[in-house]
Amino acid sequence: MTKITIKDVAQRAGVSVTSVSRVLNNRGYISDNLRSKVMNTIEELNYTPNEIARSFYKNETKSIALIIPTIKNPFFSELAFHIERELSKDGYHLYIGNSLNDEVNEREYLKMLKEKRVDGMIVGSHNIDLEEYDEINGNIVSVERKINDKIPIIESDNYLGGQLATEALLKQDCKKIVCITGSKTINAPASNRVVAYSEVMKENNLEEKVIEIPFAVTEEEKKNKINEIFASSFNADGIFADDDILARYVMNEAAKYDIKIPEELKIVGFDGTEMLRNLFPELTTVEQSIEEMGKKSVEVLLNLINNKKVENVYTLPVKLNQ
Amino acid sequence: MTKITIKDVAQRAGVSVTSVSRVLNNRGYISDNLRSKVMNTIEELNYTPNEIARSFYKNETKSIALIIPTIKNPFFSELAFHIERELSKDGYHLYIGNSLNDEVNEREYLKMLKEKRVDGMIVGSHNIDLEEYDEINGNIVSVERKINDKIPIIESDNYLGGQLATEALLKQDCKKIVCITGSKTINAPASNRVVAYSEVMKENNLEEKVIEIPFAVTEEEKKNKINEIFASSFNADGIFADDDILARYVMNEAAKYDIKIPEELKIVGFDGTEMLRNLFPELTTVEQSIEEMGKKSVEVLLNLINNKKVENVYTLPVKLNQ
DNA sequence: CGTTATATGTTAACCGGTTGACATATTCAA
DNA sequence: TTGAATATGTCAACCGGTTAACATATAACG
Repeated sequence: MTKITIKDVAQRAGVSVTSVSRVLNNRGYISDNLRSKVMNTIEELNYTPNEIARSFYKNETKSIALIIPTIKNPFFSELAFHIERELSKDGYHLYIGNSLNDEVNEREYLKMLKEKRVDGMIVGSHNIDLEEYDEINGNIVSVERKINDKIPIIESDNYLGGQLATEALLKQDCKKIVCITGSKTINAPASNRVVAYSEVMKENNLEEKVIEIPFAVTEEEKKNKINEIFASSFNADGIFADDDILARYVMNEAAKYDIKIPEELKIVGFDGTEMLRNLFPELTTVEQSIEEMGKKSVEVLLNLINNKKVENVYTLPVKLNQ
Repeated sequence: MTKITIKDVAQRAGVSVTSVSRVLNNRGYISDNLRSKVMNTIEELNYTPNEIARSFYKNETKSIALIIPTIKNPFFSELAFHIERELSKDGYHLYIGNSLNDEVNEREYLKMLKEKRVDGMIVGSHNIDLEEYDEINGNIVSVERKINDKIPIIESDNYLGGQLATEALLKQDCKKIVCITGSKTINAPASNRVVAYSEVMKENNLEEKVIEIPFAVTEEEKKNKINEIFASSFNADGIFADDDILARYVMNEAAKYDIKIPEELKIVGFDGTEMLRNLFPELTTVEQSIEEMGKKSVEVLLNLINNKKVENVYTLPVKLNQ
């Protein structure tokens, strides 16, 4: 209960504080004898170095923060998983913040970057004015979000993904293909999925129909929006949803209109999270390598922290899963 | 880039360091004039207090750690979400650790509790010898895990859940009901779901069949285990899966045997995560109040931190969703 | 007018580990 | 035997806030 400090260890082991510190940090000359004496005492006293004191002096916390819209979404929870596992290999620990696409929250988390002195941040969400990021001089990498020229971005080959998805539908003789997408902001590389869709459709002289469903609206609203597709006279025979969850909603809503899948309606999703692949092995989807995205984010961030050169953009492969 | 400290602020504002500290902490007498002078200077210099220095002195980090098997699982990601959102209201930040049900990892995270001096920990996973927890004198609460008598536990009314699920199947005239469960360790309150199943089955003089599928095995193995149910001669007409994901796997495997759902096979799941409810509105499930579990965990943990009285066990309601 | 409340400053200790500078002693190799 | 390598100790500054103690000055109040 009473706090054991390095002094207590030194005293008890009959050595100097400096020696204990040297053992703990593996610096200078230490004999095996001294080392084991110190280690035994540490064990005996159940001493745990105060990492806060160390962080304070070293000005380094071995903590990273991850800001995402919500960990509830499987894409982000899997991304978070891989990031955490990867960071832990280097002794880093991970803070998680759910911005909920709310700028107040996001600003709050950025404040933390500075206050809690995290060594770096991985951002998969942005809603505050991008200029605010310009002022930040910490180490940041961004996942699937273009923030500014200084912050490296890890993204999937979204254009290729959109192309693969659309072509897969065409190959199955779809003519009336609807593309369901999140907000088409310029800063989200995901918008390239729609760009690809549009270009492929144009090449084939087919009518485009893009439905925008912002990530931040309620699930109920998403379902309603999708329902409207079938309530309309468009008569879709193919749907490219840029998220597997939306793809599943499409299946559910289509069922309400007794539309047979895949006979009357083909669906292609996006993301290919482990969760959704396990739940719906039958869903055709464009799979992002979430694990690679997580690992790459960590790699780049650690490079930034260690003052190594990094690229501006890292584009990772996607593949069609059917 | 150069670090701005409280001294710089004091100097620039032409006041004492103590005064700046008083403004920042709202202690003692401060005039509006002084306050605004300080605030303006802080703004001007873009000063951010070093929270590490403060934590160091105060011996309090405003950080909490959450240890779970894996954030990839929707139950845990939703739990984490609610815990984080709730903690943030009180200015706490959340570390997340994926133990993967591995004792090495779990021990690692516990070490962090001590080293990084987190103010508390929420544990939804345990694999290391329970005695190890006895040595820990930090603030810990446990979710759905009985650790020891000192650590408060937040759990669902698992027994009721098992009862509701089994009875729902009986009401649909099922006679051959299989119960699929995770490891039946005594320390997991979830095992009471199986206890309830058994008792209800006994009361109705029906044959029990319990299949154990440990949480930690691969998804492929889980699917295979489920497949075996249908490959066997048991002829199940009802399945109580103590996890909605398993319930979905049951549907997928049953489909391979052309078993019609719900005509030939009724299924009841467990958890009722937002994710699964949205993906399968048609799945009957026992819904845990994950949000309440998260909020209660935080409430109890903060009470521990603030030396308030807490109960040993908090049992939260469940409801059948069909 | 004296007392009290308000307002600010000065100073220094403290939180716990790290590190550089320097001293000293032993061991070992050339 | 002498210089280098090894081994350990002493001492004190430092990281950046917080806080208690004490001094001082002005404003407010009865």
